[in-house]
Amino acid sequence: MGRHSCCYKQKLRKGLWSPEEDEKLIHHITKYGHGCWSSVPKLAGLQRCGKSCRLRWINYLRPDLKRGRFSQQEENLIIELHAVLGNRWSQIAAQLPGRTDNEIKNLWNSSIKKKLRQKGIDPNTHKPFSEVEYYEEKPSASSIKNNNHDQKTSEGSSDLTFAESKNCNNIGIAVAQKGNPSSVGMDHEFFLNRFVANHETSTTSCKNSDLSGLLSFQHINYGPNTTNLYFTPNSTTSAMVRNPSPPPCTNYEITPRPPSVLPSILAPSMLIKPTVNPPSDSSISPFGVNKFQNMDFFENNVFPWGKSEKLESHIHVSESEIPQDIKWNEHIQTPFLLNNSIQNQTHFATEYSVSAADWHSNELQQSLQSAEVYSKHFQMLPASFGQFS
DNA sequence: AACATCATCAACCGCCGCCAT
DNA sequence: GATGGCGGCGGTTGATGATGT
Repeated sequence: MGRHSCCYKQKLRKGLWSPEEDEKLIHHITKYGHGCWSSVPKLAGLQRCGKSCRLRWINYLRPDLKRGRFSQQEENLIIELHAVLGNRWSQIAAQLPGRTDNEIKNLWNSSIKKKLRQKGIDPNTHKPFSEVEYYEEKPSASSIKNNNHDQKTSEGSSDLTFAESKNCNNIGIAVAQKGNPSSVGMDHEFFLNRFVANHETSTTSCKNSDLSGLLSFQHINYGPNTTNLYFTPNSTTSAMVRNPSPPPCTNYEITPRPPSVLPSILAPSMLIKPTVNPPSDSSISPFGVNKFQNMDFFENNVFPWGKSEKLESHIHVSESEIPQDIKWNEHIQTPFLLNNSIQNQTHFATEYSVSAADWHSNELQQSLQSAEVYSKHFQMLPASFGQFS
């Protein structure tokens, strides 16, 4: 496969676009549409290649672009999406209307990466640096941590102590391995468990922003080459999502549940329910994502790495709740629906449970996704979310 | 004021997958 | 099946302005 034909063409302008060129391109596209990009420069009277025109339009001239700095809310969403999607900037951009992949990529590389590192979080794995160090030091923990030794960080330092990271090992992690380990899946369990650890008192209130983060990770299924615990919304949650006019709430109780039949090595469970019903927040995102609203991901410790409480709670996902044929595109959008529901002051109570027997059953194993299946369905993600532009 | 360094961002480059031939 | 055109994507570069020394 050779280079793009336009690259061979001579006498084509490169570099920054002049206002005149912009005007020509805008005029042409608004009048005729772009059609075939390779023909645009000729038809528009531009000495540019089609690719350059396309890029200019998509990244700068499109009328639906949102200019200006990213809001904290947008940054938080980018971080969370990056934890799931990695460097799939176009897919991340699809969740941020008016923002381009280029813009998001620039923000990530210039700003967010740095902030994460300053917090001791590896921007590639979304793990605290010390977490990696600990498991390198303690191979016996690797069985729990899914042999995730390949996720080493080459730079940065942690703001966690060894003791704190050691306590991470007490956090139950329900992972049934099938195939290769994945850091991505572990990341989210890590996020989740850390969150739970931080709220693991008999009854703990947390802000809905915290909860949004938690629920998001509970619902997102991810991780090529991973066999994760797939948190599946139960009927209560589904009803909650569909509830058109629930009472408002932004605070929730997190109540650790007894371990039932599950050994403590397995993951935490808890009952989350709203405790108060404050008025709705007026600053609702135009694109329906309210998580971490007005909240600095870095300043407010959404995922409080530094906490070291021993965790004893467990996640419960009943056998009947494990889908036999998981449809990724359906489940992957759940966090966003969920956040929409929170945004709409949806009253909800959600609960997930799994038993050890369930977990080790062949049936459950079969319900877990192979990397191939994951990848296949992952391609459907943008469609599932819907296009914003 | 001059210079160095950093941060930001627009644009380019090269690769890939899809599709038509 | 091979080839080439094309759109799209992610990584990288380079210009420019801001900030620090």
